[in-house]
Amino acid sequence: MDFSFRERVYKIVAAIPQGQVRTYKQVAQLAGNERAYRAVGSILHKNTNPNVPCHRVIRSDGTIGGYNKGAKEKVKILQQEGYVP
DNA sequence: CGTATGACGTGCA
DNA sequence: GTGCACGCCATAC
Repeated sequence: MDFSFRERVYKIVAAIPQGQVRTYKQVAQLAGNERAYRAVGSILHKNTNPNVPCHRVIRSDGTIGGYNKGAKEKVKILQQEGYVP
């Protein structure tokens, strides 16, 4: 099995319940390297897998960050899912 | 194999 | 409160 860092990130992100969000740092730590948050962003940026709700991953500051389809779309989806800080 | 990149995080002015 | 610069890791080319 290709349990590379990327595979773990996908699995972790896919495990995020609707209405909840995770920070890049948190995902990186769960993936095995808390300092790999930079890689997590790069991986998710290249990820276009619909099975992975990458829009539920935000920055540690609580800001949205970015999204493949556009950060605005990301915020929109989060609000629709019930994410209201 | 080596270089360049990026959806980050933190610190300092 | 805002903006700039550095450092860090994995991936892609």
